[in-house]
Amino acid sequence: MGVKDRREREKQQRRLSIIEAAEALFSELGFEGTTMQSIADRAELSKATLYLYFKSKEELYLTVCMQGLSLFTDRLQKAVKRQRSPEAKVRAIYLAYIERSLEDPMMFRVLQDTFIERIRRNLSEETVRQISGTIRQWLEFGARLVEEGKERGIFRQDLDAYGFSLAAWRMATGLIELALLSEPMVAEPPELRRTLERSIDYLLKGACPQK
Amino acid sequence: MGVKDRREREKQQRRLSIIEAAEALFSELGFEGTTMQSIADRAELSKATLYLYFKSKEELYLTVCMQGLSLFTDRLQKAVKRQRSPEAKVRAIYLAYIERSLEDPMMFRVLQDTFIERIRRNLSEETVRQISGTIRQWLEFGARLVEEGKERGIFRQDLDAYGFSLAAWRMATGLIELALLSEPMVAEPPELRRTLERSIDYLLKGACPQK
Amino acid sequence: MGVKDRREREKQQRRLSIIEAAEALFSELGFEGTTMQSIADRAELSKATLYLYFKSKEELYLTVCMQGLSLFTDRLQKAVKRQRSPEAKVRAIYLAYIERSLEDPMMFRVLQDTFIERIRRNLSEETVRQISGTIRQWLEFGARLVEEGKERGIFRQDLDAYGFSLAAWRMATGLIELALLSEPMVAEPPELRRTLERSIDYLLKGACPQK
Amino acid sequence: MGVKDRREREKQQRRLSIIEAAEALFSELGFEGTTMQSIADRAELSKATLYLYFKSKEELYLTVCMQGLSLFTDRLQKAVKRQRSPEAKVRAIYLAYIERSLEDPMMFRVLQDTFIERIRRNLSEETVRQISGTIRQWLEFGARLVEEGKERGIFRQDLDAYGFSLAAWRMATGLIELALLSEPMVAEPPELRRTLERSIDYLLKGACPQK
DNA sequence: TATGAATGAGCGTTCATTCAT
DNA sequence: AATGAATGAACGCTCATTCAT
Repeated sequence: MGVKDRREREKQQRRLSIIEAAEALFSELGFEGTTMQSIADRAELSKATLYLYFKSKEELYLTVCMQGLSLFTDRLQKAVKRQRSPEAKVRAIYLAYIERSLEDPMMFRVLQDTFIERIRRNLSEETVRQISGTIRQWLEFGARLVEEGKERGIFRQDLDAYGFSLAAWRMATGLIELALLSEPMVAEPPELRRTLERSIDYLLKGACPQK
Repeated sequence: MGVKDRREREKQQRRLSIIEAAEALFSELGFEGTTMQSIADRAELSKATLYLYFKSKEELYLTVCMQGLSLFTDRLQKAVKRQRSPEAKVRAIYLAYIERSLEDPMMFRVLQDTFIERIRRNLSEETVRQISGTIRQWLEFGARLVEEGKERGIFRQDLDAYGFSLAAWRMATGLIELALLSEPMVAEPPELRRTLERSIDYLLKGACPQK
Repeated sequence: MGVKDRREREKQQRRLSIIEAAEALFSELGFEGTTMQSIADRAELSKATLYLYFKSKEELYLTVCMQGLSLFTDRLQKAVKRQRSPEAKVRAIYLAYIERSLEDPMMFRVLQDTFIERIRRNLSEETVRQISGTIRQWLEFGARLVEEGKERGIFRQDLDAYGFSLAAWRMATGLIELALLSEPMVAEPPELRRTLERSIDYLLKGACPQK
Repeated sequence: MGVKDRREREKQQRRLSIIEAAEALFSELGFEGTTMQSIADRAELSKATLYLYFKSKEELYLTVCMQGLSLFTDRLQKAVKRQRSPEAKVRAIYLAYIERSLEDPMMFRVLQDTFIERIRRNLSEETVRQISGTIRQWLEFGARLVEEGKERGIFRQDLDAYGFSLAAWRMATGLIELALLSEPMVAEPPELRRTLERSIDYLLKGACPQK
């Protein structure tokens, strides 16, 4: 039945437009700061309609988080493919993460929330497993690149590959957070941009000259 | 009069117990998530009593933050004094920051919140200014150590001292956040501990061996 | 669609019942003395529902006032139209003001409150401006009548037209206040009625016979 | 015992200083707008002490009101004594009432409150009887002056003496209210001052020239 | 399916009043 | 007699959620 199909498509469309509106608002105002009314307004639907698609504000939030993950994955994969050497790949993936985050701060922020204890508490085990699983995959991918680099003598032999991945990821994330603040707190935007770009070199080359 | 003294002591005690309750709740539920009622309940006082000691929720929050900051400041200062070389000082300050954070996770969490956009939006400019001012002082202190190191040839001449401080701080913070999650998401606690301790070396010595 | 019409009618009805409840309470207890809860109770609605119709207590108050003012305006306009000479017009407007006030004491009281310093302090400038603007228009209308009377030699040439309007208005208001007290304080109701009716002559003809 | 006397005197002094503080605040901020704390602050006493002298905020308010009456009486009596003719006496009493009110707006406002239904509701019968009794005495005194004037042919024979007193009193009161508004609503201060002074002539001489 | 309307529960804050000392 | 400390009850207002249509 074409009618049924159309109905189904419209329903999916509605669902997407709710998610889109929610993402924008959650990332800008946070979970508590966002009201169902504001999401409904932005999606040009009534508040009650939201509850036909998501059984609570909570569930809508989770849906938004999950959707964001795949967008990051896509970008990082592309970035990596263009490079040959492990070092270049690490650098590329690092910078792609930064770029993607600055491009779509909303998604970045919503995802960061999943690392905040009090928000995670509201997520189902399944959800947490899915999110952390995906992130772990990236980190392991990064670790493999480092291992490869170690084998080729590009990276120090005593480097802990996974730990290094973790450190790089957290450093990037932390600096991006600063860069996304609406008003600078401890550093000005241009300074932060420069630091963001150079930060991977702090990690790769170190602060101390070596003999 | 011993009576007055006792009264004064009791008052200070009450004040402290409010701060303690607030710290626990702010760290667990965030600024918006924490209600004055819940703080009062935890401190076994009435909501109105809170207002005898703090003129608003925000002032209480600021008090908690500033108290936390001074605990950090104390610790970092001590750590630095024990060392001679700039490199050792940087390392010491870095590790002291981690140690102190793991010792008092609640305080750490409350302070991190001030870097979350939507929480800052609910704080007065003055509150934000006070907190970020203190943090900036640490960062500048770190930057001065790096400069000193550069002068002595211990650090690379092309290093951006303030940027390096920022990067180190954010890396530590990000890794501590992971370590404080009640359930591991992407790494196990022992692994994280190790990574935390080594992370400063990732920054100081770099990943790539240098010729 | 009849359904929509009915809905709209019901909505207007609800709005009116809120205004009615508010008017009764504001007139009895004043602006500060009246709570949104008490208005809701009287209108048999929940407190939150009030906010679907009026965005704040003040807006509701202003609505009640402005509605009251327009009822007065209507009445005064009608009264004036039936008369020819300025003197008759002044007399008619004066008596119409009294009649309307005695008919709808609640409205009268609500409007008087806007002249009480401490109530005005709780109203926004805009609210005060709107109310006093309307009242000023009446006073100016009264003053124009007096001017006209002066031109025709009906009123004394040295009469300050606006000042005379003010005096008449305040005298009427003050006497109405007495008449509306639930228990007589300084004069019995019949006596007050008589005084109210004659009071305009005290002003027009004066107490002293003139040679 | 001199000690007991002193104690008693101090107690009375305390009581007076509370009344004084209360009067200032009640008249400026109204009953609801004034807090027991603010009265205590102004009287340089603790809040709890207020309750040793007055059993509630209500009772304190009433005490303030009652005290104001005698001050007015004194002034009006003096004003009247200086004049000979009934007309001059009426004029003098009228202007003295205005002067005294403008001099001590606080007392004026507190007394006006007793004519507001919702405040009177809280007064004991005794209190209301006392206040209205005193006012009635003034009005009757005014009425006797008018009668005297009528006998001497100074006032119109058909004048209702008591009604005329009432009208004059309410007109004065109403205009004073306007004059005491912190921001002009319907007339500027100088205009109001002029109107206040002339208003008694509107009543005595009338608006219409007589043949 | 979609929604306008309604509301219970809760927010931060204030204040008259009480009570132990 | 005086008070510092405490609090219950309320305030205006908001919001996630429900329900009749």
